[in-house]
Amino acid sequence: MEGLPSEALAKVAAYFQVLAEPTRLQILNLLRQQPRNVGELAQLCAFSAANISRHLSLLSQHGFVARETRGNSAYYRITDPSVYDLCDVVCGNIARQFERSAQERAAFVTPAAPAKKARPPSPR
Amino acid sequence: MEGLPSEALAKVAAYFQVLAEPTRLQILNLLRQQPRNVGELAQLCAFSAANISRHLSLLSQHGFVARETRGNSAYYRITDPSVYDLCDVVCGNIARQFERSAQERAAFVTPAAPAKKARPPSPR
DNA sequence: TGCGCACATAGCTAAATAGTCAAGTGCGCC
DNA sequence: GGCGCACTTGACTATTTAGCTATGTGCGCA
Repeated sequence: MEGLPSEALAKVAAYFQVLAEPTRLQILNLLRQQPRNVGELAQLCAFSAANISRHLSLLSQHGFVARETRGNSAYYRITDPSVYDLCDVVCGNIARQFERSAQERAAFVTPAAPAKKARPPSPR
Repeated sequence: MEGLPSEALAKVAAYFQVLAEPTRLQILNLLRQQPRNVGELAQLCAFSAANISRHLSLLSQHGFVARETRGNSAYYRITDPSVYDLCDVVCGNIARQFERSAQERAAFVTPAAPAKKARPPSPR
């Protein structure tokens, strides 16, 4: 993705934007196991069906999920499981960041002494 | 990332949010080649230095870049190149979506006849 | 045909944020 | 010390959007 024109950059950003929402990530997580309808997802997410329907619409527009109407309810399923790989990579990166900041903190609190608790409230 | 608690989901979403901005993606792209200072990046992105500084601050907070002050200017460099892999995966996904929608379109315009142009305005 | 359920959409509010300009801060240099 | 440059941060505006409620719309079923 070296020399992308600005439109392409915008598309990539839009893709990330879809994933930049906890509720949508939760929906994707729930759909991982099996297709579900709107009501189910709404209940599991503890949000209104209208809200979930909007999120599903967005996910569908960007090709993350597909809609299939069954009876008089709408079932959604994952179309591209590679999104989970993406999330896994991100989780790994976040974990690494945690490690790094933990190390930095350790360097502050225990320059050489082991097993010393964090500095108490300093009685002044 | 199967059964993440909602806080973890929020962290993942925040991570994606950082990448959900064309300007920040452009900055990351520019830093791919070499570290650069704020003024340079501002000029290359055609935005104010203040704006770029803000973006860099956010990228830094999330561990994407690191700041190094040299002389009286601030140089930023990539800390975790794996972000480029992430972007490459996304580009691949977007490309696949394009292919798919192209195929769908093709199914509409040429059911069986080859090299036929799109239906003319239908003289009625 | 008409009722009721499930989902989608319209309209609204509140919150987040990308951009701007202006003012503050820190460093090199005279 | 004092000037000037580079960067950061404060204050503001405009835009986007996640959530809500209320209102369509389409289907199964009596």
